[in-house]
Amino acid sequence: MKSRTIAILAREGGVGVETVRFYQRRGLMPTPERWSRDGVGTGVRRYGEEDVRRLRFIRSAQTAGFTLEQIKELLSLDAGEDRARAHELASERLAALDKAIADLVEARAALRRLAGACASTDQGPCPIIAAFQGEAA
Amino acid sequence: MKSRTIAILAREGGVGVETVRFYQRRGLMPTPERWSRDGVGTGVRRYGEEDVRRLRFIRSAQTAGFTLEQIKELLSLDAGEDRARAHELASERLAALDKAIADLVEARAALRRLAGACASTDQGPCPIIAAFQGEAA
DNA sequence: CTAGGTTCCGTACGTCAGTACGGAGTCAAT
DNA sequence: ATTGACTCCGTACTGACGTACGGAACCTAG
Repeated sequence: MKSRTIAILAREGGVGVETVRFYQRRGLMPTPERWSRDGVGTGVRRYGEEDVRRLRFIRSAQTAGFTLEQIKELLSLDAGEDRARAHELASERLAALDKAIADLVEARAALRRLAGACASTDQGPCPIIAAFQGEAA
Repeated sequence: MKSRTIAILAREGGVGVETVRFYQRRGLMPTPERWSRDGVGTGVRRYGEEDVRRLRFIRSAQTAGFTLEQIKELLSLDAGEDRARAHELASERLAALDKAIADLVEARAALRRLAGACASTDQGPCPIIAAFQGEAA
């Protein structure tokens, strides 16, 4: 079951070892007991599928713009009964996400203007600032 | 022409006074000479339309995901002859932007699953982590 | 059984983008 | 002329998210 060392967990989760530790300190990832099958020494902490899923969830939730603090709350809510709170967090973020996407789409348009205006073939000055005017929030 | 004090410039640019100063230190905004019409005292720095445009450009470029360092370069390129470099910066960012938008759209889908699964009306546990599995990069 | 790579842990440092502070100077209105 | 707001400037602090360091313990292969 729990066969992975922290390095393997980290690799499967797409982060560095230090990042996993950082998440543990922040209470986002559990710190399993040390364990050695032959009972000799203190052993090393081992991680399972569950931990990989948790780690991946953290990365995804980050992409969705949640802060580590919010992700911590989401994790504490997972499998809990407080559907209202979960729903609230999700909708809040959803609204922010829609705004963020809209902003990025607008930025992309400005950037296309810029790339077009400054096509490397032409000569003369390239009005970079101007390419962005007319979309400034 | 240059009639604005730093507070007015900041307000028109949608940032705080300290932020303008911060941009000046970073070389993103010019630091005009102090100036007093009656020649008495050292006067105060004044800003014009140009500065407002510049400030707004910085905000827009930030939305497009450029770092302040890159924005500084863009500003130095503006009205310059190096179209190739300008085009390069723009296309690079454009690619990153497309990826970022795609990621956010995916995150939105996951978030909608979450919001749907955890509609506040139902009872029972709300599988938050599960709502995100299947889209983790 | 020893050499090397890992793990563990605490603490320190790094980056990005500001934000706050404090004291002196300056400006505009009363 | 004084008050009160604003400006200037340097330096320090913040917050979010890690990344690095260093020494001791541990585990595995040869």
